Amino acid sequence: MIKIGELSKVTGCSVQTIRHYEKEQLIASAERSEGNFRLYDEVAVEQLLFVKHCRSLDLSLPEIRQLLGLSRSPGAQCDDVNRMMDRHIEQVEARIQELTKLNEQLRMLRRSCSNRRTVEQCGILRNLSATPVSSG
Amino acid sequence: MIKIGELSKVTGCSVQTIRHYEKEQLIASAERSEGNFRLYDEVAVEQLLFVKHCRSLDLSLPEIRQLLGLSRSPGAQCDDVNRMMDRHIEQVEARIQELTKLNEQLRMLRRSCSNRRTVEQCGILRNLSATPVSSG
DNA sequence: GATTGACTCTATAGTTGTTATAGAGTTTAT
DNA sequence: ATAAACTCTATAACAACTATAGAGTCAATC
Repeated sequence: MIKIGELSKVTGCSVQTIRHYEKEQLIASAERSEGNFRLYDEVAVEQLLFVKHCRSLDLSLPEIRQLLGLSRSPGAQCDDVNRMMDRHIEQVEARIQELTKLNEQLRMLRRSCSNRRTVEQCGILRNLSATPVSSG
Repeated sequence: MIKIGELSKVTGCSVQTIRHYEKEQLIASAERSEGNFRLYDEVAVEQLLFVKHCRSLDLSLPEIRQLLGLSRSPGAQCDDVNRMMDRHIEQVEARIQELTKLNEQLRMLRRSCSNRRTVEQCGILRNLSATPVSSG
């Protein structure tokens, strides 16, 4: 059994984050020592790594909670899991599109000013004052 | 002179957001009517649209404040504006790269499960339990 | 003149996923 | 006994809003 500091080292999650996940029910409530310290075993390490992996894929805490719920009802069809993943993938792709558009606009704006002018002539500031392109 | 509700309609910023921008010093403090209502003129509309345009380019409120400061000191070189834009563009591109990688991982994960299995056999859940790929 | 409805005011809390802090208690080593 | 390193809970901060409560203002109608 290890304490929270060691779990933090092993998993790469900060101590506060681990406590936060416990409060949010993403990992099981830890056993406590006599002195009220949280104690973890190998299973807890695996659970936390699962959550961490999900977070690295930008799944939200409620989404992760849902996945955990599904994985605990083994008879369920995994259509639900797939639906969530599909929705998530859509969101990520939409965000990539947004940012790509944004990037083009930023680069265009940046080209409108070459250095060594005073801001009075600065094309960037002038363009920012103009009415923005339709926000997509 | 128009009141905040009208300014909101004209600019597409919510009333609360306008008040928020005022508190954060992104727009000038509005004049007040006898009854303490904020009053705005054409200049205020332009200022708010400038801020809105910057926000649509994902510039942070502090960044916008900095731009406003620069635009108010007309003798200054616009190198500073350019530096900020360059940094911002870098950030956006880094984020695009991150999300693109993420998207690949999600799609790979998604392929690991075809529908109509029970979650016991679900490739997605199985893969999420495995040690994650190095987090970029 | 009183009331209604639409608007505005301030101040405060909620959102998301952490991170940081304060103030206290516990363990381990010296 | 004491210090260092750890842990505990509870609370606030971050960003950029959004939402709410409770009160005040204004124009129009009865």
